[in-house]
Parts: sequence; C-alpha cells; structure tokens
Amino acid sequence: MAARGHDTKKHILKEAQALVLGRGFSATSLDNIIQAAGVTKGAFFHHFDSKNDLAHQLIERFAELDFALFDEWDRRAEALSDDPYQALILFLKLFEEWLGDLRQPFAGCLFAVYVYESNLFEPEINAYVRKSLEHWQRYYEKKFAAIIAERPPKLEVSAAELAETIVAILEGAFILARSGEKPDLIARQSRLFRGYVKLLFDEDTHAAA
Amino acid sequence: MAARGHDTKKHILKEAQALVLGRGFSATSLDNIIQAAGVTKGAFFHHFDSKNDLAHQLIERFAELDFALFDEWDRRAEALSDDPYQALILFLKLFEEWLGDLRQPFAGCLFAVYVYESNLFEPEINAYVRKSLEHWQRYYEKKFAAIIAERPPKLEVSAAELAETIVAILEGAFILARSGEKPDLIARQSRLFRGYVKLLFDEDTHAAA
DNA sequence: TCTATTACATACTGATTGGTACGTTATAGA
DNA sequence: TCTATAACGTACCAATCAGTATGTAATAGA
Repeated sequence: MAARGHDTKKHILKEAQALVLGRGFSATSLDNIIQAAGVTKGAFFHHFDSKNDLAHQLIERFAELDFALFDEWDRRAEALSDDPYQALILFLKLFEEWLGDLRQPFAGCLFAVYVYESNLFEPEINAYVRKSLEHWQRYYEKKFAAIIAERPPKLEVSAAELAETIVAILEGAFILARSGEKPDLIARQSRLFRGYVKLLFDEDTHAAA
Repeated sequence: MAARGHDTKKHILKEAQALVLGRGFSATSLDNIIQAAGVTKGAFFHHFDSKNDLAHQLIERFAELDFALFDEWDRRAEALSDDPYQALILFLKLFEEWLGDLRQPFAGCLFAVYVYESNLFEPEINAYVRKSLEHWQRYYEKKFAAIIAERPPKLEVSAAELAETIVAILEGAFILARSGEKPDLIARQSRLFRGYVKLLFDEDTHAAA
C-alpha cells in the first residue's frame, strides 16, 4: 500500500506543527508547509482534503501524543508509590524531567494557539480543543481527588479547582517561557506548584507514619 | 485639526482588538477591520501606515490600558491598607471585581496572541510584548518583595517566582475560560491564588498582634 | 509481466490579501 | 472669504492564498 519509502504524511504534520506553533494556524500557508516539509502541493493534497482537514489532524495528533506521554508518566508514577500524594509529586517530576530533555526549547501548546484563533475554526474543532483541555484537567483532578480522600487540604479547595490551577499555570508558563526565551521557566513553575501542593497536604512536621 | 466628529482612529483600534482576540492577528484582514469599524480603506490608511503599524499601535494601546488599570487598583489597595500583605490581597480582589463587571465575557490577552504569532512580527514588536509581560511581572514582584521583607514565607519561594506564578495563572486562565466558555474561571483562579498566598504568609492561627 | 492503485509532481485558477493612486469633502486658521 | 490640510472615499494592483486539473512514477497483487 505505502509506496515511496518514508512516511510523508507524518513528516508534513510534524513540520506543520512547528510552523503553526511559531506563527499561528492561519498565518501558516500551505506553501510554507510544503516548502518546510520539502514536498509538493500534490503530495499535500493527496494526504489532506483541505487546510481545515490539516487543522483537524494536527490537533488530534497533538492531543494523542500529549496523552500518551501523560499515560506513561502516570504509569511510572503509580508504580513508584502507592500514596496518591507521592504519585502526584512523582508525576510532576517526570514532567519536569521530560521538559529538561526537550530539544525544541520554546515549543508551546497547540491548544492555546487554536483557542486564540477559535473564531476561524469549525465548531467541531473548537469542541475538540475544549474536550482535550478538559480531559487534561480531569487527569489531574482524579489525582487530587485521591489525595483529598486521604487527607484534608489546609485550604478549602476542590480537586477540580486544583486541576484547573496546574493546567492554567502550565498554559501560562508556555507563553511566558516563549516570550522571555526562558526555557527553564516551565519546569520552575511546575516545581513551585509542587511546593504549593506540599503546603496544602503535608503535615507541618512533614514526616509521619 | 480633528475633522469629522468622532475619533475614528480609536474606534478602528477598538474594533481591531476585538477581532484579533478572536481570530489572531494575521487572520484578521484589513477588510475585516474596516468592515467591522464601518470605515473605508482610505480612512484606515490615513491613520495607519501599514498593517504592521496597526500591530504596533494595537499592542501599545493594550499595554497602556492594562497598566492604567493596574495603577488604579494599586493606588486604591495601598490607600486601604498599610500592610503589604493586605494590600496585595486587596489588589487581587479589585481585579476580581473588575472581571465580574466586564461586558465582553471571554476577552483574552493580546500579549498571548502576539506570542503565539511571534514569528510573523518584527523583533521590535516581540521585544515590546516581552517587556510588557516583564513589566506586569515586576508589578507583582514588588508587592511580594514587600511582604517577604516583613514575614518569611512558609516555603522557599522568591518574590520573582511568585510574580511569575500569578502572571502564568492568569494567562492560562484566559485560555481555559475562553475555550470552556467559563467566564468565572479567571476570578476563581485569582481567588485560589489568594488562598495560596495566605497559606504562604499567614500565621497558622491567622490573627495576631 | 500486466494492471490497478497509491503516491506523488506540475501548472494552473479564482478569490483574497495588503497596499497605492488619486480623488473628494470638511474644517481651521489667516 | 480664501486656502491649506486633515480626513476621509473609490478604484485599482501585484502578490499570495487555498484549491484543482491533469499528469507521471512507483509499488503491490494477480
């Protein structure tokens, strides 16, 4: 089925994402993309029905890669500790470790790009972005719910609110990191959030048994 | 000097900002803008040298309006309390109050829009965005520095880091509020951050003196 | 080896883009 | 009242846009 060697479609998607993260979706022309990918217009329209179809496949790919990473960190964190509090801390540490290994320094979040161009996209795409962001949030919410079930937080906060906070911090951190060209900003804010969580849930004399 | 009655230029800027916040800068065509503003191309190019000039004036207007609001809240908060901790809490409450009064529900931040389209703008504009975000951050940093000078935080955090956190939270909250169509999300996250600050700086038995 | 189909490549098209050329109208100052 | 200029309005332009029409080359299965 697959003819000419390498997977052209994945290559186009990868190059397109890099461009879109740097200049937005609609400012990224198909000519920009095919030039970056080193393919022709014929190749592009063989793999994508339209630019809108590209938008769809781009955001789906981004979400899938994202949640695959989440699942892996989740699995590893759960394997390392039975305590939901420790598991969350480990989860965040794995995320920070991954950030440090990142090649592309100021990547950014495709969801944010789409949100600020949402008036251009079909409702279907906006709904997918919304669903993905909520899915991301619920990921954290479950973890916080498990912690709260074991020990009450020192402040009256819900699991959903805390999940919302960390997602907001990360989305904002992407923006600040890129604008200020501060690649370590995201990991730093993740670390600070861990401190917040510790303050919320740890006993003052922080070790007990 | 000023001929035809009303201030056309400010009107164009206002309409342009609303469009740009909803669909990004480069996806907002000049035809879109002049149609929304109800003016002609001649009127537009009388007030702006180019679309790039519009980008410049748009972001400058946004920053000025922003910092004017900040100054007002700052002034009012300082007037209400000598205690830097209380002043910060009041400052955030004034911000939350303003959010509640907002007519346009999912406004967004123009800085964030420009950051995610930064590869399109002149370095000059990107530098202005960066400077503005840092200015915003330093606003908070001064407040936290004053608090830390009086009482040590329960966690090892710097004033700069805390300032970075609240700016990141707000930038992220704008994105989540818009995507999820949750107009109260931003104020809620500001309130949660106040809780975090309280946990950091308040004595456990929270009243003293 | 023949053939159907996948995987491209090239050349074009109508619409839209930012921008310009050149008008006209209104107002302010002398 | 005359005139210079600010404040528009209209008609156009070259470039770029997403998309199409029509080709060709490579691979897979029979």
